[in-house]
Formats: sequence, C-alpha cells, structure tokens
Amino acid sequence: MESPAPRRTRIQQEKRELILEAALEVFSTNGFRGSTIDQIAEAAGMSKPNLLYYFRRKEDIHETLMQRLLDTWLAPLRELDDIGDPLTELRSYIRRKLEMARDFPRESRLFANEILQGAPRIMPLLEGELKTLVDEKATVIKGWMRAGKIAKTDPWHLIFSIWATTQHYADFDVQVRAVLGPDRGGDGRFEDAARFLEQLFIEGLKPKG
Amino acid sequence: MESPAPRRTRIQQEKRELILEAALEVFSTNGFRGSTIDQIAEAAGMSKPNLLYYFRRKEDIHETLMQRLLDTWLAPLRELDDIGDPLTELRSYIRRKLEMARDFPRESRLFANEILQGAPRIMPLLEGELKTLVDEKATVIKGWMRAGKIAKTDPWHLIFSIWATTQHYADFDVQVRAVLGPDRGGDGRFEDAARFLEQLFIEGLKPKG
DNA sequence: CTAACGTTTGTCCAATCGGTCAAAAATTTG
DNA sequence: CAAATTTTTGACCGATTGGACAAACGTTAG
Repeated sequence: MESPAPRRTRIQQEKRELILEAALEVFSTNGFRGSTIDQIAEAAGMSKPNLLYYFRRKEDIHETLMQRLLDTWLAPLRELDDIGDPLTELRSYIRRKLEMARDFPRESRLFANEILQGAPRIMPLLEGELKTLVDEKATVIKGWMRAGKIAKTDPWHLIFSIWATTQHYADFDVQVRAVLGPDRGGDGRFEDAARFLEQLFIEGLKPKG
Repeated sequence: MESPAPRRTRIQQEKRELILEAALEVFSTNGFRGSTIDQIAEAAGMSKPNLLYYFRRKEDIHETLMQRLLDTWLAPLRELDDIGDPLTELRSYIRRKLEMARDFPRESRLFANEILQGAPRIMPLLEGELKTLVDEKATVIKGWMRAGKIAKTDPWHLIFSIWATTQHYADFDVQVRAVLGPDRGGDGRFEDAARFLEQLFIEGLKPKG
C-alpha cells in the first residue's frame, strides 16, 4: 500500500511532525469533516499550499494519524500478561488505560470520533487486528476464571467495560468537569477515578466462595 | 428566550417531526458540521428551501433536537429513588440505561458528538440542570453508603461509570460488533452486556463485612 | 368563484471548501 | 561562486455549503 521507504529530508521530517501535531488538535475537537485544511495549516503556522506540499490530501493526514494512534493505543492491552497475579494484572491495565486517557485525551477523542461515525476508515483493522488481540486476551482471562482466580464473567464485555470507563474521562471530559464542578473537577479527578475504578473492578471480580 | 407558544398548523407539526427524525439520523452519524441541510432535506423527502421554511437555520434543528434529547436522556436518573432496596434500585437504573442505548442509539451518538466537541451548545445545561441532578442523586447514594446498604465509594464516579459502560454499547457499537464477530455480535449482545454489568456493579458494590 | 393564507420549489448568492499551479524564495550541492 | 533542488506562497479554480427570495402552487374560508 504505502511505498516501503519514503526518503525524507530533515525539514520534511520536522514539518510533517508539526502538521500532525496541529492536525491532532484540530481533528480531535472538530472531527474529520468538521476540520478544514486552513485550520490545520494555521495551527501549524504555515500556509495551506505549504501544508499540501507535505500531505497531498486532507485524508492522508488523518490516515497517518490513525495509523500511529492504533499502535500506542493498544499497547496497554498487549502488555496484559498471563504471568503474575490476575487481579494485579487487571489493576495495572486499568491504571495504564486511565493514564492514557489523562495524558493523551486528544488521541482518545480522535479515535472516538472515528468510531462514532461508523469507523469508515479503520473497519478492517477492527475486524482484523483488534478482534484477534481481544480474542487472545479473552482466552487468557478465561483461563483465570477457570482457575478460580477471578469471578466468572464474560471476558469480552469485561474488556469493553474497562475501555468505556477509562476512555470516558478523556472523551467526556467536559461533562465530567462540569458535573464535578470547580472544586472536585480539578486535577484530582483522575486520582478519584482511579480509586473508584480499582474498587469497582477488583471487588466486582473477586472470586466467590 | 423562546417564544412562549408558537402556534402551528397540523402540517407544520407533521413536517417538523419528519425533519427532526431525518436530522437525528444525519446528525448522529455525521456530526453537526459534517451534516448538510441537503442531506437532511433528502432524508426527509423534501426540498432544501422547503425544509428551511420550517427551520430557518441549520442550528435551529440541532438545538430543538438537543432540547428534546436531554429530557428523555436524563429520565432514568430522575427515577432513581430513595425508596426501595439500593442494590435493586441501581440494578434497574443500569438496566434502563442499557435499554436506552439499545433502543435509542442515535440519540446517544448525537449527545456523544456534542460532548466530544466540547459541548459548545449545551455547556450551561451541563453546569446547571445536569450538575444539580447528579449532585442530588449522589446525596441519595451517599445515604445508602452511610446506612451500610452498599459499599463506600465515590457516588459521582459511580454514576459516570454507569453512563460510560451503558452508552458504550450505543456510541461504540461498530467496534463492539466488530470485536464480538458475527457469532456473538448479534442481537444477543445486549443481554450478555446486561448480565455482565449487573454482576460487575452488584458484586462491586456489595457492602463489606 | 375568489381572496387570503399556507406551502413548495427553482433560482440565485456569497462564503467556504479541498486542491492546483506557476513562480518566487530558500536551501543544498558541486 | 552558480547550478540544482527543495521549500514556500499568492493567486486561482470548480464544487459545495448555508441561506435568501420571489414566484408558483395548494388549500381553505367566505
């Protein structure tokens, strides 16, 4: 698909990076169709034709952004290992995901935007790479359940619920802050969330009997 | 703000309803800026000028849609009562929210789109009506905790987590279906989700000791 | 019937969109 | 230095956008 080794100068590397950073900001808050090349160019501090010299089409920027995103986005799940105590393993997965929501909210929103609109550009990835990874981890979790290490439930929906609860703090950040108000909506909200989620999932998954 | 009683003919009532239905479909899948008046008009089976006869601006349609949405959207939380068994009360709240995600996914996505983009049109509502309602219910939940009926945690984040997990099945529907695959991604996925969420929250919230 | 009113549409407009192009400016290379 | 190459930009284009408007059409009350 992509040319194997696109030779790039130093300036090209830097400017492309600059554009991607600006595009992440714009796309994540306005969606793909809601964002204009002019907006991205202005945010990157260059003219529109100049931007189009580095990325020939608007879609190319978005595609590059999405490709990079998915790698880092799924990293925490990949790290979910069979070695170590299951409850500890799940606890760190939840913590890592919540940290990502805190540190990379724009990436989370970019992804959410794409999914919300039917994932037109990454559907094959969801059905392929993502499904494979989740199925694999679901098997690991199922093993924990069979061994009586955690309560028996549906591993897939368990993973969904971890995604949903953690990403919520990035995607619905404005709502969270509005509801918590100026007092509790400050920086401490992520620590409160971490405490709550840990309790919910650990207590909810402790083996019975 | 709004004229108190906009007198409308029978045709106006019907056509406005038709437009709102079409607009819900279009807005929820393309976002506000990603949707065009032509798309909505075509989906409603009328010409663009005709549509603009009933709603003078594109924003008016969106605004009307959002106002209606919020009432029905918060209804389940309003019903969360102090009477009755706390765990049962929470269980039915979760079930109702999940049913709404199943039966009104477009409304959920419309709301998600708005929040994702910083809630530019409903921010006052979030800080006002919504915050008040959530604070009120958080007090109720706190009472249950003090009475030892459910485990002690943060009521606000508990509510967030219920929102996140249930709405996930509407907002991220494509991803859920893609990961579950053709076998498990069918109609049964909502029942599986209901079973899982019930277990997670009930076990996670059972009082200790 | 006809006048009044409500409804519908074809046509048009200015603004904005993604993208092109040639030429200027800056940089690298020999 | 000068030539070759890369980078930057102003001007421009066709398509699409939200919206205006007057004329045509339909309906209803007297």
